[in-house]
This record gives sequence, C-alpha cells and structure tokens, in this order.
Amino acid sequence: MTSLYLFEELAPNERERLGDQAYVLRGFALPFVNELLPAITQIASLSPFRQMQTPGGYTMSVALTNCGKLGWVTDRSGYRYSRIDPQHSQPWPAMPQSFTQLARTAAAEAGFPDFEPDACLLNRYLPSSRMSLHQDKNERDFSAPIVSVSLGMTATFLFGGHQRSDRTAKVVLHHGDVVVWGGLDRMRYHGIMPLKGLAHPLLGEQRINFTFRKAG
DNA sequence: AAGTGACT
DNA sequence: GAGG
Repeated sequence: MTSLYLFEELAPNERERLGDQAYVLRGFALPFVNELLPAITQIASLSPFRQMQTPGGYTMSVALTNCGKLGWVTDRSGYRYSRIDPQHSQPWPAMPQSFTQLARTAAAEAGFPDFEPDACLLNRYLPSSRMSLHQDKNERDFSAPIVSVSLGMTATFLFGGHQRSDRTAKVVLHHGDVVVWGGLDRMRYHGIMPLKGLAHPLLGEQRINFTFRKAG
C-alpha cells in the first residue's frame, strides 16, 4: 500500500518554507526541462562555460556562463555585471522565453509578482565543485527576488543569515527544484556544499544551476 | 573571500 | 577522518 509519506515526497510543486520570504518549490521546473536543456546547449555554444578568477586570485571550481542583457563576471579586479562576455567581447546570448517564463511563474508562486529578470547566471558543477557562502549583492537594487533553478545531480544548498557566521540550514535540492528568496531574506548568505553522489540519468555527472536576477 | 586549509 |  502506498504510504502518505511517499505521496507527499513525490507531490509536485510542494512549497517548502525557508524563511519569511524564502521558499523551495519542489519540482517546479520539471515541466520546463524539455525546453531548458536544448536552450542550455545553445547558450553554451555562443558563450561557453568557463572557470573564472576570483579577486583573491583563485580559480572558481564552478564553471559559469550567462544569458540575458547582463551577465555576472569575476576577475582579479572584482565582481560585477557586464553586458559583454569578456571571452569574445560580444553580448551574452539572449534570455530564452522558456527561461523568462519559468523565472516569472516561480517568483509569482513565491509571492513576488511581476519579476522581470534581466540577468541569468548559469553555473555548472562537476563532482567536488562548491560555492562557498556569499551574498548576491552586485545587483543595482535589492527589491527583486533571486530565483534559483536546479538541474541534474542532487546538491546540498546552504541557507544562512545576514552574517557569514550565522548558522546555516542544509537543504537538499533535486533536479527540477526551484528556490526563491527576496524581501527580508534577499541578502541572506547562501552556498553549495561540494558536489557528490550519483550521476543524473539525463545530465550525467554534473549539476546545472540557473540564477535569475534583476541586476540593472 | 562567489577560497582554502586549519581546526573541532 | 569527516565535516561545518
């Protein structure tokens, strides 16, 4: 007999609260996956995933690219948004309609109607790739939320407070999960533990994350 | 430190 | 040695 627990675990679009204005939308991106995957390939063909340098001179373990009007970049001189991909001095690929649609509906579902992202950072994690605790604070205004989409391998997301030293909650994110945080929770520290575990049936030994922002 | 390694 |  099917347990209630199992049913709840598999229920689509379950909303899990992480804070006053922060949610995990379980499986919210699943209906979009068939459009998202070819779009990722297209974006990467124009602006390939690459590992960037931090201001401290280290190479990030995560490889990134961007789509949309603005792209997040980092090098020895700092973090910033740029209209131009520094790798070939051309604009970033346009944001596909399926991306915008996913971001807007997820934001609305979490209580942020009329989200208009102008930037989408795509991060590619391979086994052992991590993202240490940080705040998203290079955007021009912080009134818009952050929408973060997980595809591929399962990862452990860390969601902290407004000081780096605040204790963090560990949230396991699966293929198709979407995290949205804004308002009071907009500046919370967050990160990803080193990637480990089983390969994903569709994407193999990697996790792709999109993060939508209103940057400009 | 959008890193690491040291440390618990 | 694993883990936060």
